[in-house]
Amino acid sequence: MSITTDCADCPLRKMKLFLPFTPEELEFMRHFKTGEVTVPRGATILSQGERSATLYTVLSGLGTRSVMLEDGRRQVINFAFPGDFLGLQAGIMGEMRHTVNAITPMTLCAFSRDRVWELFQNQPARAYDLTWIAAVEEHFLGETIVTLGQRDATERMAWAYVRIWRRLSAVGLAKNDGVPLPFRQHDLADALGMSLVHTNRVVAALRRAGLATWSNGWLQLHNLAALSALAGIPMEKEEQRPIM
Amino acid sequence: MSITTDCADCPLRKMKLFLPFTPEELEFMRHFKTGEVTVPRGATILSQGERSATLYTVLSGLGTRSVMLEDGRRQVINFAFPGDFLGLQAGIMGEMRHTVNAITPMTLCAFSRDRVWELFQNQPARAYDLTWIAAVEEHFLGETIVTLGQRDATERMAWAYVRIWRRLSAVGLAKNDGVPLPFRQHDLADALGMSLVHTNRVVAALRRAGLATWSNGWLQLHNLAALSALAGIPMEKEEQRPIM
DNA sequence: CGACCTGTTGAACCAACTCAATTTAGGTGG
DNA sequence: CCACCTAAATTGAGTTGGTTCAACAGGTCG
Repeated sequence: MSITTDCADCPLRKMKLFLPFTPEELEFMRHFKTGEVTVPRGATILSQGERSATLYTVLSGLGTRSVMLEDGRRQVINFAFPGDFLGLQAGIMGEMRHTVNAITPMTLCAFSRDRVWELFQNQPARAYDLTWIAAVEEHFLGETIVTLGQRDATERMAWAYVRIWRRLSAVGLAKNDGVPLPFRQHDLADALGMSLVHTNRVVAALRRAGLATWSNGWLQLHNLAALSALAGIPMEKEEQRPIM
Repeated sequence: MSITTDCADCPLRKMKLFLPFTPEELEFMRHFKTGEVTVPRGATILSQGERSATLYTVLSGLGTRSVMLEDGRRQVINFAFPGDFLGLQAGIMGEMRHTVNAITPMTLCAFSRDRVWELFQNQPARAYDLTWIAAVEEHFLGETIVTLGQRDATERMAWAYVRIWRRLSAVGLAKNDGVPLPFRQHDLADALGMSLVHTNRVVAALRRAGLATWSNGWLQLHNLAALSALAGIPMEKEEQRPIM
């Protein structure tokens, strides 16, 4: 908990993906934040069933949110990107319904679950933002359901590429026509409901088609328009959202 | 808008599925509610892309929340049951990302989008509940993703049966070992990401196996334990949630 | 160096899909 | 009250997208 980022200097908050704070909100958040946590690659940040006393906002690093079934099958519900809020379920409903793992080392802003209520009592604008964050999450999960329910393997992969690429670009991680994508093919397979083998073949097919290259933890999209069309993603402008 | 239900007499709120109101909350909601709407079978309640000025809580009737793709494919994201809140996305994010349709005639409590902010300013407990509702929804969408991503057709159908049966039972719609299920097989197919033909075969298989009978708009589960096991649904107690 | 993790490729198989036709159940008009 | 019409449910048959099984290559690390 040594050296922590002062919210005033938060590099994320300044990105245009996120809504700005008012000075009052900034001041409040500086005290609402209880500390900063750094976890290594592979760490479990929140566990299914756990009543975590701490909630987080991702400052840096990437992770997965997943559910394990009894028989060993795993579904990756979503990824955790910088700016994402982790633990709403623990904070509001009591216990987590999925597990959050760090895929890379991650830095997290920590908040106390017990003080969430304080937010609703004293900071209506921040409480509103928390609900907004939940609504945005709900929207993305709905999109994922559409993808798993209606799209074939190639469309799914294109969809995942474009979604990930957009999001990572929006938080400033794009460099020379690419973004870091440190997940294993296995993770994408579990996120898209496909077998590992088939995931590998689709990745290869998109590469051979000249649409996208994903190798050595780096994703390059060579034809964003074609991929977006394939994925059925409209060219909507990137909307702003709140950040905790 | 003629005769509307006074929140004090709301039949839903008294069900043990939902958390009780305090007297103050009750009083507030009586004025927060702007009216009641009845829509016929087939009506569109909220449309994808719409910035609806009205938000709803389902008082009675069943509906679907779905997304249409350009090429005509449709994914049913979720169903709308009595007690569900409709329009959070319009209320918080601006516009709806999916469409809500009435499958049966529905009665809806109406709220004004413009007064949502009032909730956050003056009724922190109710604002908290709204976030809770969003978190619960998020949880269910996550479960759906798990089902679409990992389970085969039979497991999916069993999962849908048990989920629907539990929810409708919890709002008092069960009669003699069954619940009303007025959806078409087509709706279930679009919800589970399966073809209509295959959905039909799975329905028939579950019937022949003596596990569940769904016909004439009525669903009977003959072996809840076996279906739950097949669906991978733990026998967790039905948890309480807030209602708007 | 050996063990392990991740990615890659071939081959056989099957769950679910598409196409197509038929039955059933309501609903309407003469 | 019956003939007709349409929406929904069913069933058969052939096809296929994606799976499973299995083997192997390249890197990394103790």
